[in-house]
Amino acid sequence: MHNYPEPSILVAIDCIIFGFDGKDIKLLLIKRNFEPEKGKWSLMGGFLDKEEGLSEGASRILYNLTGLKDIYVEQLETFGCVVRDPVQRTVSVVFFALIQIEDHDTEAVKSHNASWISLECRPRLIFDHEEMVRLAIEHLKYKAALHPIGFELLPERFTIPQLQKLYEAIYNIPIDRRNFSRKLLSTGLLIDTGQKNNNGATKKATLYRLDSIRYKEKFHSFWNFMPDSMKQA
Amino acid sequence: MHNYPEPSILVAIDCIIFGFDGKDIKLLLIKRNFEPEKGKWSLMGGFLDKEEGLSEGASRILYNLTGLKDIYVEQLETFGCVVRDPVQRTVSVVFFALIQIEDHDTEAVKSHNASWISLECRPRLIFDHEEMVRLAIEHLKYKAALHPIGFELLPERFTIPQLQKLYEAIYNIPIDRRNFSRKLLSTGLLIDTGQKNNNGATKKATLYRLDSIRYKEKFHSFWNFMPDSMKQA
DNA sequence: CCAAAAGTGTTAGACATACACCCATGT
DNA sequence: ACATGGGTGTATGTCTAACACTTTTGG
Repeated sequence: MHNYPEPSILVAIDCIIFGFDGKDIKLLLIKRNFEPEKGKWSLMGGFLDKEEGLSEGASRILYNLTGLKDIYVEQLETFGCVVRDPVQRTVSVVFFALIQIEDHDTEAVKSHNASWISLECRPRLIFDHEEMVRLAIEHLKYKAALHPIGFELLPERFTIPQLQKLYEAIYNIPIDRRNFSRKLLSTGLLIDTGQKNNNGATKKATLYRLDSIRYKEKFHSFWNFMPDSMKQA
Repeated sequence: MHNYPEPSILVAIDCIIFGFDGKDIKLLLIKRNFEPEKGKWSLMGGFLDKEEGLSEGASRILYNLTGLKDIYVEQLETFGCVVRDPVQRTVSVVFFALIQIEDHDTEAVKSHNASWISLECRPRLIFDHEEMVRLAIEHLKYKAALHPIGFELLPERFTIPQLQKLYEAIYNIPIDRRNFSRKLLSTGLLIDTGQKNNNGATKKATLYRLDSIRYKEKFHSFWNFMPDSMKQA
């Protein structure tokens, strides 16, 4: 009973990669040019290497696809239904990544046949990847309400209206500009860079950057950017 | 690259089981009477069966040890360090369970050489089980602040002071009786059973039970039982 | 009758919301 | 000049924290 059995189950990693283009939350998905399920859409994934840990594996896969290191990655959940992969019993550890969409290596993405797809128009995904994505979206909503992870989706220097648009995209609700701004500045996490952005068609907005030290200290403090009306959902 | 490799990694399950005895939060741990690490303390675990999913596996292991079904179980995180098990590369999916300590099957627990150990006096655990427990405690604190999972650790009928002692044990802080009681009753989740408890040495407290229907509906609403002073930590 | 624990009430302050208003910029 | 979007101010109501007081029970 307590002996070690022969390994018979594969261990895989799948990555859910969120980005924000200033308007919509997008997912980095691949159109598979390999078997199984060739031609269909799926998350980026791979099998766990014998000589790597789970987070190393996730970093490797994310690096291969995006060319990025040091991005925000969290382990989300492990999926292990007996029938989830019809070819071979596989347990998949799902990771959740947030990246700044401008920074990614477009060549690497192209070579993997991947594209940024907005959440609403995403195609049907293979296996249980659809369920993984649903869980990740829930997690994003849940976590962004309490922790300042929203910053991970924006460039280093960003404006408050940008951040607001991000939160509006996550929760799909309008947020009051003035209250949002005040709530945000009161955290003391934003540093005024003194610069203004120039892409806006009207008044230039102040560019802030994150106070990384305080950000790490305060990460576990419970924020609440959701209006109370959403708390019921 | 995209071929299926030979399985070479084992998939295991470990369970962190919390209980509450009215005073302290306790963990159900086993003193191993089998190899490896015979004689040392560890979490209850086992290998994933070829024909079961992850949550089925966790339920099986929990049932074997406690004789209980339908208990509160959540998948916590998967541990996959290359060196975590010295005998054989093993990835372990850790589950988090809350049980009513009075309900468990004492025979089954004894036969597995298991005991309820309070968090403070727990022995050193094997492998990375120590880290798993630390994560689970964090998760308990985090989750209990927002969701009413505290109820899962109490008997079906319980008093508000009991629940308060539970929260005080989780966060290791004193809580104001009056504010706690009002906050709790205002949720509408408690049903007055009309009964009073009799074990108290002084005034008898009202026994409540959970409104299960509302409980399920409201589960995802964000509660906050932690006083604001704790929000910084 | 007293001690100890349960239950109820009250008040001041903090916070969030919902607004109105002013400022800067490109056309 | 004016439309568009960014930034600041303020009042109102709700919620919380910090209190005092009463009630019930066992010894």
